[in-house]
Amino acid sequence: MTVIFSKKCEYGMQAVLFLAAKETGSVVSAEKISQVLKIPREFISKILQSLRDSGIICSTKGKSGGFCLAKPSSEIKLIDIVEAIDGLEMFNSCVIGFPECSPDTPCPVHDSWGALRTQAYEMLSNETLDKLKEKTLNKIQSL
Amino acid sequence: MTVIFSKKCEYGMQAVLFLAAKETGSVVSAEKISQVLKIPREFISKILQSLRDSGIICSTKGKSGGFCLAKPSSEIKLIDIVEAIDGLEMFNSCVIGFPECSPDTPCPVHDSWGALRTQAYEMLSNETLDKLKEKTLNKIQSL
DNA sequence: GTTTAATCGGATAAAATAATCTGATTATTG
DNA sequence: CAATAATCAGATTATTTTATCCGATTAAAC
Repeated sequence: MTVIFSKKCEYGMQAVLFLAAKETGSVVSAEKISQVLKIPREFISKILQSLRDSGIICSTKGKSGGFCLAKPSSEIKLIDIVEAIDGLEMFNSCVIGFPECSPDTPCPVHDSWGALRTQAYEMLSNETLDKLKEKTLNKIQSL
Repeated sequence: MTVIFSKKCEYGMQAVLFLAAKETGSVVSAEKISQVLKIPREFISKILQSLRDSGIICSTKGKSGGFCLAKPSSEIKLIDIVEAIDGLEMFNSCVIGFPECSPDTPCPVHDSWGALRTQAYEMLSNETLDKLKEKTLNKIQSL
């Protein structure tokens, strides 16, 4: 199998995009997120807890509690979620698995892959949640 | 964690690149490949067997047996190895894990990611083993 | 023909990732 | 203050991926 991001990371991005598509400051329960995005409830709970620890979202306990963004959606980038969950290692390690792939001892595809990886990083750094709001709403409706 | 290709696929690409860097038709044992590339012996054996089943390499049994390319290195592309081991699914599935991500019901990053993915596919389709021979030899020396 | 060095195939083990369970805590609401 | 609905934390289970073991087979070399 081939994976770009772990399931945790995929789910995390979906959930945060969902929160960003709601009105500012609105609180959503893990149960609701689980239902809308069809993610196992206990699993998304754990992911949301870790994103709270990373300062991307915050949580309130007790009845009518739930999760909401910790900052304006214009200040959260997709790469922040990737970094919080999967880390940025993939943007620095060899795509065909050679050790110490660097300009000094490059793997056979070091340059061509490096260019792509940089583009991917820039794309994820450029995409803030507010820019994606419309598209997120459309996608969620289709689920 | 984040992964592009599975370990199997990474190891498979390394091994086939190694074979392509040898003189045409030279036979290399799994043991030798394991030592040079520092891949667990039994693991790379299995991977080599599956690549033989896919017609990318061939094997000869018995003493002085081993593996060699099944065709000229100019006719083997990196994408062939990816396809044989991990499959091409990643070039067709949603990067943030939404179901049925398509032009009809695109995810929020469908277009921007799609462009990158196409570039990656083209890069892997463009890189034939013969083009990478020099660079492979250099990298192997550094291991 | 016997020894030796290799692949082959099937089963198993170990590690990492994904998912679930359970009981406790917290805060709102009536 | 009691009932309810939520998060929280730690343990456990399930699944997938990675890695290993072992006995059988094959063919070259002596």
